[in-house]
Amino acid sequence: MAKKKPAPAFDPKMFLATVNHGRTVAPYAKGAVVFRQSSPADSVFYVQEGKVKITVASKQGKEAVIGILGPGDFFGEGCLIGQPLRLATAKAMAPSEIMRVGKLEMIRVLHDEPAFGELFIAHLLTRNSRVEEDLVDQLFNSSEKRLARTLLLLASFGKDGGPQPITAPISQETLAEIIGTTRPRVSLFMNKFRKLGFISYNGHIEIHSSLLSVVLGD
Amino acid sequence: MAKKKPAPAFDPKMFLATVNHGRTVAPYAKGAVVFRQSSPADSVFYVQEGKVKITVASKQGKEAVIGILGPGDFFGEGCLIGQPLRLATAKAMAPSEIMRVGKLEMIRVLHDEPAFGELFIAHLLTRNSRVEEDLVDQLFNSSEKRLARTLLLLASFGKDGGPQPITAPISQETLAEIIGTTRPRVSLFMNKFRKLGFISYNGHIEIHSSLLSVVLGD
DNA sequence: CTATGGCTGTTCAGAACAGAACAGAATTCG
DNA sequence: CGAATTCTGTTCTGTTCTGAACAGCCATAG
Repeated sequence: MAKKKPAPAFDPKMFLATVNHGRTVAPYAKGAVVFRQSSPADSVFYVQEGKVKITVASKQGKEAVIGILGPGDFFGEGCLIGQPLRLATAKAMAPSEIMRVGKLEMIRVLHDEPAFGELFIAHLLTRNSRVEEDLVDQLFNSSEKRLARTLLLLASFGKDGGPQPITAPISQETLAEIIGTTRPRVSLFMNKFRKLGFISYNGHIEIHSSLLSVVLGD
Repeated sequence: MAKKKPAPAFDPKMFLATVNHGRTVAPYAKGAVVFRQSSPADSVFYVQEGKVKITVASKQGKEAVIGILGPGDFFGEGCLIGQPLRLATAKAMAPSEIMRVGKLEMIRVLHDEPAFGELFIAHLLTRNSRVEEDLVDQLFNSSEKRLARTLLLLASFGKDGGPQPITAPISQETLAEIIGTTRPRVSLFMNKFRKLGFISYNGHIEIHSSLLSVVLGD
């Protein structure tokens, strides 16, 4: 399992100093849309503070969450390889500070600043392996296990200090969209986990490490 | 949809000239293993010629194909962000020429050769968006649609010259591992598609563009 | 030639799942 | 405050899917 942030020997201020044309930093309120699926794609974003949810909508109106990003993550990089339109919607899940870098500026910086290029490569590799894990999870596991894994990831399991209470209120609907199932199903498993003592929740969710047994158990 | 190779202004010979220590080029016979899941990960590979299949095995013995790569693709990059072991197995599906670049050498080249870094970034972005598409496909579509989509991709649909006959013999078992279902299910749909005239096969598979209607239809 | 092994077509019971529906708790808002 | 909205718990029906089983169809080797 890849670490989320592989020791980023990187000072955000250096980055900010590097990109001084064609960049803007803006605050986003909770729920604010950064970009919307099918809109023109001409810039890359960088999360300085907050949480961003990346979703894809199907033609049938279903929605899937393909990523939840935090400080230090890039998104919207698809435009760099010529995607003319956004394939997903990006929305702030909490008050956030997000930097926008124009596509051309991004390409220039990648070209002129090798250190930045290396940082970007590290980000892409990390993200790649995370999405691959999601795909494998989807291919192998039942919705019950996927829910357990998702909860553990949201609780930053494996980071310093062990599992943290999940702060941002995440609805069962959102969980369903992440793991690719229906809301009633999430409700069912959440109660099952609670009855078994793996999690507890009244307003905020707390994940116990015993939940691991669900993911690991054959 | 991202183009597979976004106009690679890149001469493989330049690349070969660039990496002259810590690299080896070797031929692989059909079925030969390049690396195996859980073995130490200390190098990156580059497909010069042939086809490579990347698979993940679950604890329960199930297997999933998470990628089929061709000339110009890298694989095994996970080690660059500190993955000590391979998370997947790489196997040649056809006689192939594959270059192996040691991890340290790869890092050095990425550091010293900005042009190579840009190429690598383009590869990662492309692969990223491909895996994300697979994930979305898995989240949204039924196995029937996923099979149709996979067949279209294997036939290089959308490339110059339209759909090509699928040359490498791909068993129903392999198809099942790609789309994440069982072999009987693949058999069922393949016959359905054939009866409807969407595909034809006796030894090699031919995909007709009418198969698109399966993917597009609601 | 026979047999052996890999691939395909088909069936079937049982498990997992989607989707709709409805009621109650909790929150927000005017 | 009361109304409206959102979220949750729960049930039900029908569909999709798995996993195992078995039979036919080539190839290839002995």
